[in-house]
Amino acid sequence: MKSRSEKPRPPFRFRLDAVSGVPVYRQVIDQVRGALATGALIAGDQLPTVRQLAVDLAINPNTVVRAYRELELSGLIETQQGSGTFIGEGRLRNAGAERERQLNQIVEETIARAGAGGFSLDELLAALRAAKERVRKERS
Amino acid sequence: MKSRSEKPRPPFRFRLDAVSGVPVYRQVIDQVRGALATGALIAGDQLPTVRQLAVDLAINPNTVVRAYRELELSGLIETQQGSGTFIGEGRLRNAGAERERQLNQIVEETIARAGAGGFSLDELLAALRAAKERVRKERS
Amino acid sequence: MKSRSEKPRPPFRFRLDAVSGVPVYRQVIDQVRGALATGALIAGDQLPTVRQLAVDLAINPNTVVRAYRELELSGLIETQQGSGTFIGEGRLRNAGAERERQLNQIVEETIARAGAGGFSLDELLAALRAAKERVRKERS
Amino acid sequence: MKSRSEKPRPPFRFRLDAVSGVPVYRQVIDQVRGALATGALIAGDQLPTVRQLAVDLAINPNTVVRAYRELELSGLIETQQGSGTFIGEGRLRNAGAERERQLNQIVEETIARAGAGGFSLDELLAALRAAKERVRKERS
DNA sequence: GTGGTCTAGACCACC
DNA sequence: GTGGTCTAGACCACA
Repeated sequence: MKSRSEKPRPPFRFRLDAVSGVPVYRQVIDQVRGALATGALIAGDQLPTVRQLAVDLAINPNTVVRAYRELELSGLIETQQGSGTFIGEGRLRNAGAERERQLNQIVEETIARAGAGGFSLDELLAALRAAKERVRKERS
Repeated sequence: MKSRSEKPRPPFRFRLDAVSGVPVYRQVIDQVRGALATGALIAGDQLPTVRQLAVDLAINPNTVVRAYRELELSGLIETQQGSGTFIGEGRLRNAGAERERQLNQIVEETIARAGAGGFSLDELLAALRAAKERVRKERS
Repeated sequence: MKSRSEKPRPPFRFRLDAVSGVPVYRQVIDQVRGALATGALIAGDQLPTVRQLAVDLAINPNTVVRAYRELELSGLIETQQGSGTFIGEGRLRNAGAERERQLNQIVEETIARAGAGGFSLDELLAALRAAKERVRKERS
Repeated sequence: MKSRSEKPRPPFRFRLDAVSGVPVYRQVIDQVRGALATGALIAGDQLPTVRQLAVDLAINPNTVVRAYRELELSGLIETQQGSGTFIGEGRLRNAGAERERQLNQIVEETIARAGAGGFSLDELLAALRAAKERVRKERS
């Protein structure tokens, strides 16, 4: 069995998306799930404390508590009284499907925003490609 | 004046994602906006009637009313009491510079969202291309 | 940051005109807008809670919600989940020329409305002055 | 008793106010009442036919029918089968109060529009005075 | 038939 | 406690 403090990892960074319309506690949950899917978080990693995350995201601690509780109920994380909250020993089902759903949601909402602004899908694609090109150059 | 039924177009299909956590009325709004971006809906098209869409999506008519109203307030659609709801004719387009700035902001925020979710720029681009392809097929 | 209760202001009073034929939610919206013009409400002021205003006006809370939401969509107020609804800080003001054009349009349309109702410009001016006087008295 | 065709008067002109939020049939009613209050319409005057008014205002004949019916129910007008609709023999109660209510509504909505646009009551008053001055000069 | 307004009341998200 | 979403259903305005 792997010890929990075997290899300390850099803390996972949360980010809120104000324009998505998705409830805050839901975004926290989704990000933990997403991080599990990508491997950014693995079994044994410690999550930020409730208070710390509340400060970081400028939200109410109760909102964090709620998100953590829901994650714990679904078996993804484990709360160790007095020491913190940790990623559970595994078994994230359907990681791929969940990840795909999240990406799809981003894509659909982006297309919607473009439409509301009078932009076509093609214009959007072109702009995104241009952005990618910019990034590529900056790196070289 | 051009008649609205001059050239009947395939009706636009709405669909709901029950697990996304995004409010239903928001999903309806986003889909209309998205359809404007993809060209699935164009100026003059009639949207489903409030009652019809409510039946199709198995939701309350008031929820549809709310979505339509918000779309009207933002100038994207026009309602004509007693006859129906239509895509607006006169969505004034911004001038070039402002327009470009706006598109750029959408792109930047989308990249940020994707990054926060652990998706690469390439994954994002691929998903957007896939969405475009989907639209192309539906239209043919 | 300035505290919101630093200098308690007299609460803004809403009232309904049952015989006017104007929808209730519209009257609420117009009164908030009017209060902004008269200075009865200023940035940072808290509006009555949804439930309180519903009780005061003897209407359904949902009707208040609808009015507040429309005001928020137009950028005049800001809602903070769990704490209340406030007059927005950042109502960006238009530049001089555009601003003047806008005011002129309001004036022209008002004169036209008054004329259609058989009111002279002098009657209109007198009524507006009376409204201003009323505001002045309420404030003292 | 005054004969109805004794002295033919110029037809009364109706106008619709699209921005007021007041139902169309209600505006028709209000304008007849207002015209009675100002003397623009007097007992015996003929109103436009249902069809004519519907065409003039670009509204549905049923809407006119409804307005006329309501006016008839309140005893202000009389329908003469085959010859037209006429102002009744009088007794408009409370003409002054009704007229005042109408003017007040215009004033309140104008102040509201100004507030929504970020204008103060004083700015509005100044603009209206300027408009009056302009009119005065044009006439001299 | 269409959309518009309002009520009553449930349940959720957040402070 | 705050606001947010959704439902069910009544009644009105309009074509």
